[in-house]
Amino acid sequence: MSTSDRPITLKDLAQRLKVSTATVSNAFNRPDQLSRALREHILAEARRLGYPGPDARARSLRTGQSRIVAVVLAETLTYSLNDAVSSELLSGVTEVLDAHGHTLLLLSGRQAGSPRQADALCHPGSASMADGFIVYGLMPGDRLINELPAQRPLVGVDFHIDARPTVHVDNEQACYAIARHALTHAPQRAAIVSLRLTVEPHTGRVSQEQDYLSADHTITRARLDGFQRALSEQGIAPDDVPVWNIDENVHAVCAPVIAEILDLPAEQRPDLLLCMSDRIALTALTLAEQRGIRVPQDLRLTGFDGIEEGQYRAPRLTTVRQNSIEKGRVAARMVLGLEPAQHQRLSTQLVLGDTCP
Amino acid sequence: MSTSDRPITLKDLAQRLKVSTATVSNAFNRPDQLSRALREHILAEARRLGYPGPDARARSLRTGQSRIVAVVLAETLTYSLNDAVSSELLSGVTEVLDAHGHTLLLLSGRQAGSPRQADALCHPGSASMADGFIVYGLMPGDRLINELPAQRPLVGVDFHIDARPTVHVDNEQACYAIARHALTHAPQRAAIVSLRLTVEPHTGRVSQEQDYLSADHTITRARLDGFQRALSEQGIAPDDVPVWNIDENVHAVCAPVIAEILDLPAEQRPDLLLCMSDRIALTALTLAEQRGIRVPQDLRLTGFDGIEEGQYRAPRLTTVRQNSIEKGRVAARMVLGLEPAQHQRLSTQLVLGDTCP
DNA sequence: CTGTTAGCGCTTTCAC
DNA sequence: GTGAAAGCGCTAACAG
Repeated sequence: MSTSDRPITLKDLAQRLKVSTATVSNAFNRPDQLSRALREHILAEARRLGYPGPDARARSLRTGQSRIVAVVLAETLTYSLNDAVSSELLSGVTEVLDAHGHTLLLLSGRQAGSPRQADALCHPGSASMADGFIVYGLMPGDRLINELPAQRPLVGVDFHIDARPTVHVDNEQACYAIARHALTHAPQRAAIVSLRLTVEPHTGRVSQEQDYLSADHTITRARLDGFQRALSEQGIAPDDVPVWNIDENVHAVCAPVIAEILDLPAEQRPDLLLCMSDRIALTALTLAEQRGIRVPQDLRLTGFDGIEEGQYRAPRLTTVRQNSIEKGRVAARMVLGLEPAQHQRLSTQLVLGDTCP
Repeated sequence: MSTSDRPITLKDLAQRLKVSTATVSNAFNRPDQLSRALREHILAEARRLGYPGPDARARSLRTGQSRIVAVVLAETLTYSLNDAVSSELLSGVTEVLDAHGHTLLLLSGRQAGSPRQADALCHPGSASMADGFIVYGLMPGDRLINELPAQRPLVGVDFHIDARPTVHVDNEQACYAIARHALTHAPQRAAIVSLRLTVEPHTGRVSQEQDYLSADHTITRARLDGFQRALSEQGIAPDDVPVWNIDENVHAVCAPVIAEILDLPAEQRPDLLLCMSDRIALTALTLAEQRGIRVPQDLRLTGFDGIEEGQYRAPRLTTVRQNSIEKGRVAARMVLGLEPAQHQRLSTQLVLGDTCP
């Protein structure tokens, strides 16, 4: 019961206990610097008086460490929190942070409702709170990264940044592998359903004139290259394989595009869909079922990501499993300095489900 | 190009520009306190010299505000990030925080792998960073809440806390309503599949002897009460309706329990399953399909939550839609002081899908 | 409109 | 093992 409702400080506590502030501080931070008995006495009194321990704000100013790591997401937080892949990444990050006494701050390069390109942090202020940064899926060359304190560790995930360590999978190779598998049984008409491939936002069929993002920096372009390499190898000219683009990896955006594809006249409708995400493939699967199109007999489907939802339903998705949890773990360990900060490429596995046996 | 790689400070900047620190500070924080020209000059020079703006740690110590709001989750972060309902809540929270220049810090009352009850914050240290707290789904009477700075705003979601505002839905009423709907077509054998209902962790069929959590504090118990009220009203003795309990709302935990139920001899197998979550109901739906049990002809199913995944597949889930995004918004607005901090009860909607028409 | 100054609460040398 | 004192970088009075 303090007479004022001002929060109790370490100094207050020291005065009441007739010890110096250094001793109280040591009681909390450096047990070896004082007698066991005194330490326990101080901790007990602190609890009794309702002192919650050293204030994180003051401590972080003094020590220069906040024990906070920020994950900067290219997408809106709303999207990222509801997307299985981003969620897995965050799970991996938090697992490592938790284990090392750090906590997670979520930042977004993109406000809900603002244009697609993320070119500035929404709230640069609180960013300087963090001890380090994990940047997930940004467009290259963004100002965003420059707004972050340059001295602190930063790890990129799923995109390329110069002069900073990144964590990747080999998207080109993985897509080559799954397309190669799919093409062992030659399709009548293949099609590609891509994720955010064009420079200008665009959802629907892509024409030859549209500019694609460059393969060096974006995973979707690398995936397309993998698909097309496999197609060429099987003697199918990539230009003969139509590409549809989907700008946001959510059911509501996927469904109309998929519907457009499935509702093509029978002689134009693809019998193989190479999809750049499981979300897209699952949407295709659901819509195909609703139309009585049999999978895989009438339509074969491949996904990408290996999310749970695609594996515990029937038919199971044929897809590429990328371990996003592990990506998060690796990125977090690099940021915390627990492993050398260098480019890392994680492996993927081909998952042979029922949608493209 | 500073000669040292020590981060540049506001004071450094002021010295180089031959103005006082106050002026630089004002340039960033109080545009009206200096001439437009001077302000722009300062900002331009700051950018040129690589000064990223006032340090958040120092600023937060000085002002007492970090512009960070913490969400404290009862479950592990891994679970919460992958669960549709928690994700929606977080979406609602971030939407409001973003719009008001705040950021989100994620805390968990529970470490991965530690026992079920959350009784202490995993990292109390960084908690005191936050300006306010949203606590989601904790067990009552927990020490956890007492470890948070008492002076700062705190809002509870989906559970009851004394002397603090909370955001709720009326679980009892909602479950009464959906069960009542389900029972208009009298079942041969109803069963309830519950979520974390027992005091002791337990997954599987619940016997009469096991202790349930109290209805005052936990939503699962309130949901059970709602189901049972409807059953009684239809002349079915609640004790005749078996209850299975599931301790974690994920497919891997649900599946074996559901399999056990569906694999009962035909004359014992329920033809109505009242499930406490959509995750449970969706698992039941998938497993039923795999066994050739027709839904709703052979088995009717109801869920709870109204997650997307249950609505864009066929058959669509019959469920109760609770707007978790809105819960998050309301909680965030209360924490920020944008609306009066008081108990709020949000409405739910009965969603009549195909699994229990 | 601009500059001076006193801390915010804490950690950490450094003497004792 | 313990205490006195110097700031960490910034903001908000206040005086000019």
